[in-house]
Amino acid sequence: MNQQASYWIGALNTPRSCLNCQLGHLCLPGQSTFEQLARIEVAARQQITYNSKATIFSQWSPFTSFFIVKSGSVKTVHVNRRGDEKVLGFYLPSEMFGLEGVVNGTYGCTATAMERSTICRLNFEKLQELSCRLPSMQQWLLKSFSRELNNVERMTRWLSYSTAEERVVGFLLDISNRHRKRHLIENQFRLGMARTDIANYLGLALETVSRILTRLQKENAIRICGRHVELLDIELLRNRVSGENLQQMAAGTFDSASGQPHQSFVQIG
Amino acid sequence: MNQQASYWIGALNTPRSCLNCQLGHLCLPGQSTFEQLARIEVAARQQITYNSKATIFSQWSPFTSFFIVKSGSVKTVHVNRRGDEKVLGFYLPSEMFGLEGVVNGTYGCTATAMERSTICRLNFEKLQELSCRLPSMQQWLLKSFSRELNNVERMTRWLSYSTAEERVVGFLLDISNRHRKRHLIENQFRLGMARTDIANYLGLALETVSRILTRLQKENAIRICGRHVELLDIELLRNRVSGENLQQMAAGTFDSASGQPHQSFVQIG
DNA sequence: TACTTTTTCTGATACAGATCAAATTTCAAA
DNA sequence: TTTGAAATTTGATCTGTATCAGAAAAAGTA
Repeated sequence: MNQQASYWIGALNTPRSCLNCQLGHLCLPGQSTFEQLARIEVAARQQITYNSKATIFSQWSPFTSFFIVKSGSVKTVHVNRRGDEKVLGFYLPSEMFGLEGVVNGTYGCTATAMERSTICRLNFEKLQELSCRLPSMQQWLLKSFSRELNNVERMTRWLSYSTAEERVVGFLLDISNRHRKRHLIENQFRLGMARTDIANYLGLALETVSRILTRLQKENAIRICGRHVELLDIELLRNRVSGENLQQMAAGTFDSASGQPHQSFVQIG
Repeated sequence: MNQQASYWIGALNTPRSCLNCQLGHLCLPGQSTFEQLARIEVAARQQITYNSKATIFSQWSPFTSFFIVKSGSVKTVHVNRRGDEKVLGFYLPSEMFGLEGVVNGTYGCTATAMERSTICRLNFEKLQELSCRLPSMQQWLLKSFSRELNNVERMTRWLSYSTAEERVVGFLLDISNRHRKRHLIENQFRLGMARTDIANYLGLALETVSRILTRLQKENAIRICGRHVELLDIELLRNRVSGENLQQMAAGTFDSASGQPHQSFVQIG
């Protein structure tokens, strides 16, 4: 092992480093070499823990960084002139948020922790500097934007075709898929958000969401107890939402850019 | 003038070059130097004229480039599994489309010319190579993505709050603003698209769109004759859509990244 | 010019989902 | 444990917009 490589290993040898993160290759670029990853981490990354309901960034405040959820969960909310609040997305571990801030130099929404959460903060300017030297980094950045664009467009289409039931079922399946991506149990999970937030996010009245959930329970498609959800008949649920590619519906969805595993770790270590 | 600069001027001295484009600084990065602009143009740009209803790119086909409208107009349409078509956006001169293709390497929608249109095609790979050497170029690319992200998110919010009338009025005001940005008459224009497309885009039935347009005419807010529209009382219209920042509602909206004028032309020439 | 075909408009009706109202459950704080 | 506020459920009613149906106008086409 050469001298430089050992330097970077030293820098990464901490319990909170990306190398030791359980999320593995789910967030940073798939084919990064050991050194690239270390550079990103040392130069641009910061890890912060927020209490439930704490604000991570506020709408209109200056954009400096974007964020990836390490543990916990986050919601983003936009407030318009009239004062109406609109929930834009829910973010689970490995998912990225805050990208919309780049253009105007200010965040386009407010991000709040829905429970005690640890968040990785990535300084945009430094990352941009780095990416001039690391083409795969640049590619990753651009892809992240494009992915987010696709997610939001999918959400837009979704909101414009679908019925209330399709939206609620789609929402549940989406959350389920995002759990599976992290190798967690996919048919049993806790919703971090209130019915109001779900309703707002889906563009429905909260009473409608509640009614649909109880109806699904009566049909033995799900079991719901407060915020704890169990999907009893995923096939039945899937059949209710035919049309869109629901495997990855929501704005928050984020999967590895390249799809390639983090093999370089094995090769170097 | 040094030798290199004169080389680039030679390369740009054609009637179709960016230098002689009436759109001026509305599309490419604001602070580009003469040389940067020339490099982009020579390496990555191509200009193509399409007949009405011609396909510019198709959903699922391999992503190679993104596009900017030079003259005419374009619509993008997404088709889902069920076969439902959804109009994603309308694009006017200076506006950019096709960005969503980067992630998957395939276009996420089909783009069609709504009339005989001239389109600039920008090769993404070459642009990306260039941007490693030109930081302002990279910045511009990232900003373009982020802007598009904001536009689509705005559209999503828009579709989820607003009533049918707000959507139609918002749509008219948006088109009007996009005309003003290009220093064209803002209260009188021709819609390039059919009522069906407007309705689909706004998530409404075409009958609803038609009814609202005739109602607005009876109230003397607009005059509408086929596809020719005249906005008679912009103030009245604006008051109907309070809430969102309607100055830039639609997905197609695209304005200059930096806001700074193209001064470098003056300095060199 | 007449003759399709497509687009747009208008009216009548139906219904999904919003809104209003109130009961019930959950949860945190005293 | 009590108490109060917030979240959730359930019921009754209302309404905006979709849908169905057909007429009128516009745009192609022969």
